[in-house]
Amino acid sequence: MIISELSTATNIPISTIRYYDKLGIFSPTRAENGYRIYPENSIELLLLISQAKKLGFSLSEIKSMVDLLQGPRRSGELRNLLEKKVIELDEKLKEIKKMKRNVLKLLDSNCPL
Amino acid sequence: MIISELSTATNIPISTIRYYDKLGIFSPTRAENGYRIYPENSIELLLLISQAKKLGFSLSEIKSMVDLLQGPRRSGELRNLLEKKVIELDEKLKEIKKMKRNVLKLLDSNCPL
DNA sequence: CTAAACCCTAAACCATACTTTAGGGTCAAG
DNA sequence: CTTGACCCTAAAGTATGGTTTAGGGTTTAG
Repeated sequence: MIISELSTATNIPISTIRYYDKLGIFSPTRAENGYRIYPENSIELLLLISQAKKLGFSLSEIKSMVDLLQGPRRSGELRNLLEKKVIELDEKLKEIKKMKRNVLKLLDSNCPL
Repeated sequence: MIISELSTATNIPISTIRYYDKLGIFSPTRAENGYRIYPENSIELLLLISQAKKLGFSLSEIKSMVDLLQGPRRSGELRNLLEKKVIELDEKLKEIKKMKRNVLKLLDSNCPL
């Protein structure tokens, strides 16, 4: 699979895919002419990366995850990474609900900021 | 209140406070010598901004909220803004839980990416 | 009255996450 | 065998959210 095919399959721009390669997040093998050659499962991996990004993981966090997924199996660490993110988001959610209550209280009172 | 006092009270750097002023997010009055003069409730407002940032609001979203809080009372819009954010975060949370399940399944299978 | 400690602005600089541009090779069709 | 579509790299540019720097007034304490 060459880069344009991966891009079409995932709907992620070629420039972004090259950028991830440059960052070492996910680097394909190369053909003799220097073209990037991706295995089929790159589609899944790239979509996973894209999903993780939407969820607020930074590219360096994502790099850690991908390394854990691709390197020697140390599923414990990956599990921990995900657990931590879930907890973090849960807290964020509670916070925003609290904030919402505060702002509404502020609105309902007659002395706004 | 001058800028250093506000900064100390909120633990937010002077440079950041000036930056928010520049963006028009929250602009104080000025003394004759040009110094920024903040009313007491700026502390609350600045902390609210800081909290909103942590929760993932962009500065332009925050500007909208502050404008709604300070301008003529249109609490409906603010309420909507907050509702939307709560829903958004809720969806994010569900997404990350789904992603977690997917990754764990991937880990437990013997064919990783 | 002077020196330290603040205030101000404009502009440059930093990180993150990309996109765009410039310049150049490769490949497949006609 | 040339032309158009695609590949490559390096570097510059974009947006967001700040921080740092440079150069210059102000204020306050001794």
